[in-house]
Amino acid sequence: MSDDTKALVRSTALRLFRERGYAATTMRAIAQEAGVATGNAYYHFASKDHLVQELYLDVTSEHAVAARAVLAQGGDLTARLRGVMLAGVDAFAEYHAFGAEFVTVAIRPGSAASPFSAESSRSRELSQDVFRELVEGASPAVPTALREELPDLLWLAQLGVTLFWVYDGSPGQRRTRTLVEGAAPLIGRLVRLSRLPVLRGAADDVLALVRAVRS
Amino acid sequence: MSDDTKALVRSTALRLFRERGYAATTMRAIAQEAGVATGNAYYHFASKDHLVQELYLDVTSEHAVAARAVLAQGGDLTARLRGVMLAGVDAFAEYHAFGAEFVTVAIRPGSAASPFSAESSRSRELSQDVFRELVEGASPAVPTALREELPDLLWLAQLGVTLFWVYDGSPGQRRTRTLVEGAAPLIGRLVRLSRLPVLRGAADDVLALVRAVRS
DNA sequence: GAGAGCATTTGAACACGTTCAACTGAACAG
DNA sequence: CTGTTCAGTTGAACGTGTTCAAATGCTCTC
Repeated sequence: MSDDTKALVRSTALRLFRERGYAATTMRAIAQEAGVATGNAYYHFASKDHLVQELYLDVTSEHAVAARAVLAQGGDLTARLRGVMLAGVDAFAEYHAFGAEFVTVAIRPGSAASPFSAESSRSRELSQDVFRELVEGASPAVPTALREELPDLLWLAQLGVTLFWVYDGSPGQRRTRTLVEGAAPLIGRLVRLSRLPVLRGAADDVLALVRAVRS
Repeated sequence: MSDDTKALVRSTALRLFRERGYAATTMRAIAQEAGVATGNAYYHFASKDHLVQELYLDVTSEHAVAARAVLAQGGDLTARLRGVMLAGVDAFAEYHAFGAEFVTVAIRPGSAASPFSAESSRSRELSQDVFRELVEGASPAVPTALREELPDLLWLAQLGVTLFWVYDGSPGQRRTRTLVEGAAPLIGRLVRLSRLPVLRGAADDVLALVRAVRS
């Protein structure tokens, strides 16, 4: 049946990606391992990138589950941000050897696997929801002025951390963890300070800039 | 002669890149247009990425010249940052149609064209020197505490702006210009505020983080 | 049951980046 | 002049992602 074939190709591809990485997993190998013709894989998935996108969906879901466990414990913005981002580093750790390849695929603007693409809207929204929950459930509460834009900014920050992670050759991605450990309290502090008169103007400018750039 | 052949392949490749973009410029087309065999191009350039790196070197040099003209006019940090970054947007504008492809190539960690690769050290240092000059020549002077790390941070910011630019589909890259126009005074203001007691701690944390993450 | 229409499947074919064994020709040694 | 060496050059060959005309099967209609 068609649905079975599609699921089979999908799971075979994901297994091979995990075992061999992106480049070493050829479409011919996926098809052969799944016991179908090469062209059949293309009938179900428009390109190799679309199969990678399926992998991202898997990993993102995994991260979302781990992140919600962290968020369930409450805490202030710093603790929650730190926990969610470290959970991300853990969730991605398995793929670090091939991370470079995969991010390369993801960053190509036309790619289905791009975090901004229409095809990856599901995993993007899954991830953005986590950051929205992170901000809304923080205690003490995040200043109302920031509450609307901050989730998306933190989601972007997570993309930045991921990009850093790709280039991080240190054992166990220690440098990325150091970055998160340092950046989380820094962001927490700046958010708190944003209420102060001296910083109020700068904070407003940041928000105005975000909105201007969006439209 | 060998040097002539190399120069011919190089200039042919750059011309075709400018005319057709990355993907549509095949190694066969470069070789044919240059009147040599395909393998000959590979004798002189290890890969297609290495030819792209030559294009980056060209564009970076062009930007460095424009940036120095801006810096020669003096000004404070905000004005200089704004000028240099807008000069960057102008220098890259010609390639925006294909920018996505080229940045894709550049971001691949193993790639010769990566801004962090050994192969692109020349264009990287060329670019980093501009930001060092930007900071050192600013008047009023940048706080000494920041003077060492700021150039590299601004260079990274420029990479971030470039990444944004790639995804910017607005006419004339208006959104990227808006981003620069907004971010430059914001950065200028934060650098000024960094001397204030309230922010002194946060500024120190940023510097400590940068240094911790570096090593 | 026969046939028509459509979803599914096949594998050969295409153009690509890259590799490589073989060839060329100039420079130099004896 | 002959032989040797080797940087420079050639074009066929390899494996890749992707496409496509053709074959196959499934489902509904009459």
